[in-house]
Parts: sequence; structure tokens; C-alpha cells
Amino acid sequence: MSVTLKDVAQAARVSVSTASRALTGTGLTSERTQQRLVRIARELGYRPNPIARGLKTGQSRLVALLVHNLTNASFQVMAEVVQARLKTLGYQMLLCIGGDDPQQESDTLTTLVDHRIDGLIVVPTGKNGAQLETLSKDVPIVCLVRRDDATDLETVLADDPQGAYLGTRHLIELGHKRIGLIVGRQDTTSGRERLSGYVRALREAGITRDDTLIHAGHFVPETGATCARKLLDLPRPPSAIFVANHEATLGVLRVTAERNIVIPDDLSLLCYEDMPWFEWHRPAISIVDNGARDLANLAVDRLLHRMDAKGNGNDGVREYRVGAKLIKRDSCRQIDAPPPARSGKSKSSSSKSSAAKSAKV
Amino acid sequence: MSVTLKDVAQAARVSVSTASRALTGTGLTSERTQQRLVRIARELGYRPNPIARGLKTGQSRLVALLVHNLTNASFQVMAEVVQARLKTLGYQMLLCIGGDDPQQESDTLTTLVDHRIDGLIVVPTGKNGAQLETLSKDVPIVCLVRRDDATDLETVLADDPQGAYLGTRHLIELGHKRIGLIVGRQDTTSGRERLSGYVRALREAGITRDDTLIHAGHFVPETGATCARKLLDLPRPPSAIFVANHEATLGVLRVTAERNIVIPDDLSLLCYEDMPWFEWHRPAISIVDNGARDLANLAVDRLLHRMDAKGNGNDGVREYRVGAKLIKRDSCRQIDAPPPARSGKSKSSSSKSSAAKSAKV
DNA sequence: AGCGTTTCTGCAATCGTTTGCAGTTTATCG
DNA sequence: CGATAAACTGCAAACGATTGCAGAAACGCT
Repeated sequence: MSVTLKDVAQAARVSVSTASRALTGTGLTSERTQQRLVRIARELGYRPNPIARGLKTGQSRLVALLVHNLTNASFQVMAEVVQARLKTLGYQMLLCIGGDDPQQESDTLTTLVDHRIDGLIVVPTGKNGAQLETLSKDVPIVCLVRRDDATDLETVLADDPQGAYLGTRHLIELGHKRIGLIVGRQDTTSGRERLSGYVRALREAGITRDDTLIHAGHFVPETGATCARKLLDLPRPPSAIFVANHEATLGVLRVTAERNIVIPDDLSLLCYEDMPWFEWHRPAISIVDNGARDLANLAVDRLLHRMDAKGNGNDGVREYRVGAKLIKRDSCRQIDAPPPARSGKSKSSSSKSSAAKSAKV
Repeated sequence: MSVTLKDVAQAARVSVSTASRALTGTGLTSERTQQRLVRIARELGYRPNPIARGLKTGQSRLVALLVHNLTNASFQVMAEVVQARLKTLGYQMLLCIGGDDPQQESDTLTTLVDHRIDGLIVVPTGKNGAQLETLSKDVPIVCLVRRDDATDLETVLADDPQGAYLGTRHLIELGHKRIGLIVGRQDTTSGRERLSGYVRALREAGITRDDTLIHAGHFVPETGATCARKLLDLPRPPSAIFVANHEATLGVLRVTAERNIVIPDDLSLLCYEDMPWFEWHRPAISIVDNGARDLANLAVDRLLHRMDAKGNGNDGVREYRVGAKLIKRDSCRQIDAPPPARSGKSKSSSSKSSAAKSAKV
């Protein structure tokens, strides 16, 4: 069907081995035959068969990325970054979706190594440490975003303690004293670390921690809604909510919408991780950016390093941190300022309607 | 490193061929040895090497999905659906991102067939018809969402004429007479078809088509912004905009926000294809749902059918259509109703603020 | 028991590459 | 020119599975 090395060799009247050496450029052939073979191969449209090559070399030119889903904007950009980087190096990306489910993760991992992937970037569930550890003997692995505590695999993490600290401090600087926190499960690194950053900022500002303001939960929008309700039903509800669990954001917004709570007038809202629409939402939503793009790039760097180093790319470093940064938009307001007059509407919405009128002609 | 068939055969004191036959279940071995081998293989933790197998059989158990990006919500759910379906059948999905760029598409296609993928679902750019046609001789291909007019490949399409018709009719029924349309490039099927559905609805309602209300452009948010400005700057701007180009939505929203245009009071907005946040946006955005999930499922069905049929899965059908449906939310208003009083604010926002007050306590 | 079937098993070739080894050519230099 | 080293080339064996073919074993039947 397709042109094989043998065809090329025959056309050039040399042996298959010579052809192989010439085309892979191992430098063991004379300049002349080398060039001749390259030319002939091109003319014939020869493309090496990665499967056959893989069988011999044990490599597949396939690198897998295993994430939880594609709904999460961070995972999207990571996937795009990883794919783009790998492509330029002649690798294909095998994108797998594990759904944050240990069983699925485990299954996927085994089929991946069956396929003799050359490398793996994984956002671990944290429940398959032993398996990961074993696999890492066969194939370079880099963990991304989450640490699997049962392993000492190289891991590229967002600086969640810092990010949560930054976000909380921002709210405190705006005058907020009661800050609700909705955070991820406490059996994940990010969940714990974001909580700790929040606590540190509070402590630093001399605000005593109030556990009724802190809610941890699963990574689904429903959690956000439930937590938001609990927070808002408090006898003394918070003046700001820090949604440090990306998936919960939609749930929180639903609840504020249901209750006709105006952001930021009635409640300041700060979220973690960007979504493309946050910028267009009204009010535009302020966030702590975890640096997804940087994380992905670094993970690829580290993986490539390990793949080159053939097993001992161990530089001693176990953990890389990518800095978070605060992006201020319009969903957090200064609390010291007098609340907007109830009757006259807030500044933004009144200007809104007048401008709208003119736009209508 | 890992357990090979030879190891199993040795352990069972049979030849490799017997072992192979027993484990692949070709039925040419005695019941007893078969079971014995299966047991031994399990004990040894034997996992067949897909690469070696692939070399011999020409199959890879890899199916590729080539989409333009992962930002588009439709592509996300398609990727998730395809991945999930394939996994249960023992295939791995190779997700590729072509960026709607013919060059990238072409490159990706060649490396994919190099890897001897068993099947391909592709959202074609429309510029590589010849190549696709050629490849389809080697590997089953199903086109998704877009048709490549240069081929007669089996194609699974959204029913765009119907979707656009439905959406436009909805706006007409609400009393809109001047309906702006922002639609995709006219060299794509969906671009043309959505335009035609819009036109049909107009004609059916006896509204004469006004070409100043129709804008076609590339699939990026900037296009949406540009088109929205042009529409709103018209001497007689439209009372509703139908954004039939998914990527343009954010741009349109930006412009309405910039100009403080209140939706739906000042302008009704109807979009094409859902995004998870449309439901939470205020106002919640009404859409025409193209049925991404169904599309993906059907594409997988057709692909599997072709893969089974080994080359002649040609049932004569070239084109499958998946129905669109209208999802009404809050971004389109009845135009016959008197516009809300300018001073007193709209119903929704006044109730909003009072409820907010009580929520604050 | 003898013969023909049927059922099972093993040998060996094959898929398309890479690569160690040995053999052959070419270059180098006295 | 001839010896020696250097550079190149080809043979053949891998890699780990599948599969056609032929031989061996088991079975049924007269």
C-alpha cells in the first residue's frame, strides 16, 4: 500500500540497511549515497512507518496528556499548549479524559503504557500513586497541577498558597472582614493549599478565622450553589466570597442570580482560574490566575528533559511552582465606601441605561 | 521489560502460535489449553503489545478526532463523547487540534495515517479535499459538522438550515422585523446554510431581506465585535441580533457592554450553540442548540460501521442531519410590548435590588 | 485394527524497521 | 605499489505479535 524502506532501497539499488542509515542520518553512510537516498525517498513519497520503527526502538512518538475533563478552561489551554509544543517536536499528543475517577485513571494508564507512549503528563486523582510509581520506571512521567502524595514524581504545581493569599489579601485591602471561602476537597493538594493561603492572609491581617465561612466540597457547580446558600444564609453573611474552586463558580453565580444579589454592590466575588467569558461577564469577574499556560509549558519542558535524559533526568528537584497573579476586574468593591443609595441605583447601572437610550436612537 | 507472548508460551510449555491463538480466541485451540493459557497469561500479567500486533495486522486501535480548537464548547463535548464511546470499545482517541488552518490540517492528516490510525473523525477546513479523498482509501473517515465539498465523504452535519430558520422565526414571532445576522464565512457549509435558513424564515414572514443587516465573517470574537458595531451604527439599527457564529458571541457581548446596551430591553440577542455559562449569564442567553452530543454520537456510529465493514460500509447515504432545537431563555423579548419606562428601570432589575437588600440583612 | 475426519499444535514466514557484525571498498601514506 | 586504516555497505537477526501450512493427535466408524 504505502512505500516502504525496501522500495526505496530497491529503487536506489542499495540494501535496506544502507537506506535506513542514510535516511535516519546516523552518519555511517557516504555523503553521496545519503543525498541520493534522501532524494529518491522524497520522490517516491516514502514515509517511515512509526509502528515498525516503534517495535524495534520501543518508542512510539506518542505523548499522553491525562486530564480530568475539557470543561475546565485551564485544562483546555493546557491541552492546546501541550499539543502545540509536542507537534513541533514530531510527537503526537494522546489526550485522555479521566473524569477525576481513580478507576478510569487506572485503566487509562495501563492502556497508555501498552501503547508504549514515550512520555506522560498527568493530572493525578491521587488514588493511583502506586501504579504511577511503577509506570514511571518504564516511561517518563510528570504530574501537573496536583500532587500525588503517594509518589515522589516530578510535579509542576500552581502556587496555590500564594494565589489564595494574594486573592484574600486583595479582598482584605478592600476592607472586607468577613470573607467566605469556597474551596476544593481537602484531600487534594490544591484544596489544602488554597485554604492555607486564605488562612495566612487572614492571620496576617489580624482577622480571626471563622470556620462557618469556610466550605470545602467536590468539584462540581452544585457544590458551589450549596456552599453559596449556606454562606448567604448565615446570620452574619460575608461581604465577599472567594470561590477558590473553579468548577463551583457557576453554582455561586446561579445562587446570586436567584436571590437577585447584585455584584459587587451587595457582595464582592473573586474567583480562581480564568474563563474566557469572565472578562465579558457583567460585572467582569476578578480572578486569581493560576497561570495555566505557564504550567503546561513547564510540564512539557520537564517531560522533554526526562525523555532526553533516558531515565536519569533526575535533577533533584521534585516540585516546581508557577506563580499566580491577581487580575482585578469589576466584581470586587471597596467595602469602606458608603453603600450605593438604594433608590437611585448604582452608578454603573444608571449610566448603563442612559447610554442605552442613546444607542437606541 | 514487560511480559511477552513468548514468556507466556514458555510458562505454559506450548508454542508461541498456540499461545497467540488461545489468547486472541480464534477458536482453533482446545478448550482446555485455551483456559490454561488465559489463566497463565493473567498470572504473569501479560498484556499484548499493540505495536507489534499493529505491525502485523496494520491496525493500531487508535482513532483520531481532528477539531479546530477546544475553546468551542461544541468541540469540547464532542471530544468527550467520542473519547467515552471509543474507550468502551478498546480504542484510544488521538485528539488533534488543527486550528482551522489548512496547512496544519494537512500535516496532521499525514502524521495520523503514518500512525496507522484505524479511523478518523474530522471537522474539515474544506481546503484539503483531495488529500482526504486519498486517505479515505486507506482509512475510514467521517466528516463532522462541516462538509468538504471537494469530497463525497460520509458527513454528519447539524441541521443548520433548520436551526437558523427556527431561531429567526422565533425572533419574528416575538415581533422583530429588523433582525441582524452575524454568520460565519460563506465558504463554509454552515455559514451558507445558516444564512439560507435565516432568509427562508424572513421570506416566509413576508419580510424583505435587507443586506445591510447581514454580516459574514471569520470565526473569532473580533469579528463579532466589528459586525455588532456595524449593525448598531446603522441609521435604523436592528431590534434583534442573531449571532449564528458561535465564536462571535463574546465580541458582540463586549460591544453591547461597551455601549451600555441592555439586553433584552434595548436589543434581543439569540446565539447559536450553547456554552455552559449562557445559562448563568444575566440575562440567560437564548440559543439554537445544534445538538453537539448527538452529532458526536452519530459520527462515532457511522465510523464504527465503516470500520467494521472494511471498506464497503457504503450504505449509499452520504449525509446525516442532526436536528437543531431552540432553547428559550431570557435574552429575547417581545417587541410589541411597550418598552419599559426609562426612569423606573425594568421590572427585573428593580425586583433585583429589593431582594438584594433583604439578602444583605 | 485400519482408515478417514476432525481438531489441535508447531514451524516458520511475515509485517517494516533498526543495528551488530563482518566483509568490501576507498583513501592515505610511506 | 602495497599495506593499513578508515569509511562504507550488506547480511541477517532482532522487536512481538499473527497466520498459512503441514504434521500430530484424537476421534468415529466399519
